[in-house]
Amino acid sequence: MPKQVRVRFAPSPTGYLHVGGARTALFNWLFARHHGGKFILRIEDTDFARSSREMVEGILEGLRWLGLTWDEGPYFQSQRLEHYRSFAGRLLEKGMAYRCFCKMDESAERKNGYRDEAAGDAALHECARLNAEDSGRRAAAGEAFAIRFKIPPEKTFFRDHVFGRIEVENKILEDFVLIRSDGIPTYHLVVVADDVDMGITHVIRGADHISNTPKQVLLYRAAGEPLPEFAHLPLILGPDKQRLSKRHGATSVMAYAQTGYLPDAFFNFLALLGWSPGDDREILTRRELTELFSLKGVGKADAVFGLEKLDWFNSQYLRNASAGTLKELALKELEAAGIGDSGPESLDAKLELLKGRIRKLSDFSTVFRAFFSDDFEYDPDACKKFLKDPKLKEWIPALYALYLAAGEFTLESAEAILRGLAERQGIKAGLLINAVRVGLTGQGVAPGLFDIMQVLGRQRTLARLERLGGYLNRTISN
RNA sequence: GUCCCCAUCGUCUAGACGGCCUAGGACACCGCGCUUUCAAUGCGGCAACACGGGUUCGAAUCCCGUUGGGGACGCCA
Repeated sequence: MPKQVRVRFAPSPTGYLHVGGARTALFNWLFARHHGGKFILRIEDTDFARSSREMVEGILEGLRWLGLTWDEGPYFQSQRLEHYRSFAGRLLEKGMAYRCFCKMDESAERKNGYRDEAAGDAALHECARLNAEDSGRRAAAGEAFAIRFKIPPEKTFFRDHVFGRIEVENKILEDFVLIRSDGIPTYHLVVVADDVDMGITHVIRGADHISNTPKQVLLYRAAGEPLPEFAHLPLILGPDKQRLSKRHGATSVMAYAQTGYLPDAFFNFLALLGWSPGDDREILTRRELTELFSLKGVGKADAVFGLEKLDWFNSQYLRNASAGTLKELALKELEAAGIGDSGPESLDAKLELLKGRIRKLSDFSTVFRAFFSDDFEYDPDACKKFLKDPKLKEWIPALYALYLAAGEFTLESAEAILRGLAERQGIKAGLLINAVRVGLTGQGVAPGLFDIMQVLGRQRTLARLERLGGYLNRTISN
């Protein structure tokens, strides 16, 4: 038990950090923090053609956004090529691997052959039969070769913290390539070589790696190394239960950052996707999550990535955000939307008003745009609902005149004036209130009308009332 | 095709030892209350153990099968 926990997140930089990868990283991070261990970041970039520096940056950016700090790394496999070659070299010497002189396309053909022949001996690669002298001679003569691992007979099994015992017949495993003919090592080799080198104690990764695991177990055995513990995480699916992909919308974590989700909310949401603390709690801080996290709470069934609940988490976090952070976030959002010059003097008051109804940061520049900019549209639905009474054409200018003439413009006076007008006209105040709301905010959904007036100020309120009057004149014919 | 895995409300899930489950919570949805709209909030509602066999006094929980879904079968990771 005294052995320190060491886990790693090992993405390949062939794409951005997607939600599945983020969840894997998150669980590793939680596990490491829970046990006071180390969380190591390793970049699996041995596929030179598809890897790029940009993708590495993108992945780091995503991890940082989520607050998944790493203790070691990032290590780059492209810089550790010698380690892998010597690892493979040792297996070659021990006769546990062999040189394969097949051309690449030849092995592709043979591959197809295997499938038709219902496995069996066909899986025995012919290069495995080459004797050591011939093999050595051809290599010395400069003939290109790959190094394949020789799958031993019998069965292989391993214990998984979430799936239990998994066993396979070795004959379904084919002699896989360790080192490509260009000298670059492949996945299975680099993973185990590095996990051994880096002292990884727990391999926590996606369930799509379950079927790779037996091959890796064999590699550990061949190298005479003890097995790490394994925990495979159920996959994250799209709403149609298919593997999550771009078809389902954003899969990149940073896309969520840009849409206005709070990292804490995203973190909390992701933590509960495939894992449960065992009770009914849902809103949990990182600290609580860290304390509660355990592999035992990880479920086996794949989980659907559902946006509604994410939105709910986000609104919860937004609601509880301190005035300071909310302000900072709002400013950033407004700036990104190109809204910046509309009376930030009352920003605090506006945010206080909006706080409880925001679901995403992007709401600042969309549904609540009118609070920060004079450049906004009337929502068609709101117009249909609240601007249909023809008499509004008279009432709104009348209200405008009253506000213009009034000596003061306070919350109380503004309300008293409006209600007075309604009373004299023998109509319900709500009729005016709702219409004015559309005029001031463009929406049928907003905080209390008189609060809005205060926050907008007399000038803007009057200007918008004027604009509303114009709109009514144009749309209501009599 | 072959191998591996999974299966509780539409979604995320609770459900250690089978009885406390006429299956709990949350999101979403639908009512009602509040209200100046919406949101928030309060209350209430709808809604699931995939199916079929066993084992057992008793199964969502154990076993087998079926169906459905997912994953893996690269000189990708």
